[in-house]
Amino acid sequence: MLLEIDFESEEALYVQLQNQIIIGIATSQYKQGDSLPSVRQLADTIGINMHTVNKAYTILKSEGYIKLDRRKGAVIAVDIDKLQAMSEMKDILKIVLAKGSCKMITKEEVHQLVEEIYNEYR
Amino acid sequence: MLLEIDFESEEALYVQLQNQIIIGIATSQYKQGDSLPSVRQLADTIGINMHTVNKAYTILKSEGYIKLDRRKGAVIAVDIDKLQAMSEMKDILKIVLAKGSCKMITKEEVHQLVEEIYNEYR
DNA sequence: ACTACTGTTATACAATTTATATAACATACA
DNA sequence: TGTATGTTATATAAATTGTATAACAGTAGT
Repeated sequence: MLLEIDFESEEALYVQLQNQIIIGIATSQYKQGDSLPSVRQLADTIGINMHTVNKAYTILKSEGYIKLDRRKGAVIAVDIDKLQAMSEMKDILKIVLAKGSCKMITKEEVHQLVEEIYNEYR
Repeated sequence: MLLEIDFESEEALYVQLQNQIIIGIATSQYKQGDSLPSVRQLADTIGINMHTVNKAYTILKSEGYIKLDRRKGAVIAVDIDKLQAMSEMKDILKIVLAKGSCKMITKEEVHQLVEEIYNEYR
């Protein structure tokens, strides 16, 4: 899978990496058991430092998306903690929907957005 | 309205302020034309620096939630740029829903969350 | 045994962001 | 004339971000 980085973005590089990998899992481009490039390989491919990739991987591990193995490198291994995930999603939605509400985005329009996006995930 | 700040949070103080004010608008605790406390007043009340409040206000202004007036101070004045707002919401939802999808949160559960949250907004 | 590859850890550095601290300025208003 | 407003300028300390080298320990293949 292609991992693209926007160096002009205000988003931290390691956060962009995390997000792209998570979206890759959601879109089934990465499947359970698949290996990600090694920290050095990926850093070299993208043209960034090894530690930046390592930071992304380490956080992805701590958030239960991958496992790190000295043999196989980084392997997709999603750990399901649904309650935790729902709680985190709710916290973010509170502010995202508040912004939308202020800007006159209707509830129905939000539902439609969710449909559009979610239908591209599994 | 009570603006509470969590000093233990990893979220920047000025971001917490922004979010609370936006939620205040969405929940009609702040209405169009209402005045917010002055930067010095609010800083003093919360116990943080004037510039931290000023930064929150300045960004809220640039994002079209308030207007700043030397006479009246900070005044709620939501500028509706719906297309812009929809675009921003979509970008955030892409990653939020991807995370949810990985963690086996169903589309229906997302819709339900949206209902729960949105019903507390106007 | 040797080599090459993993993740892991340590240290150092520069740039940026966050938050604070003082100070001053221009405007508005009673 | 005070007092309040947002605004701007500087300076400082702490934390975050990204890079740079280097080394360590475990694994796999020859």
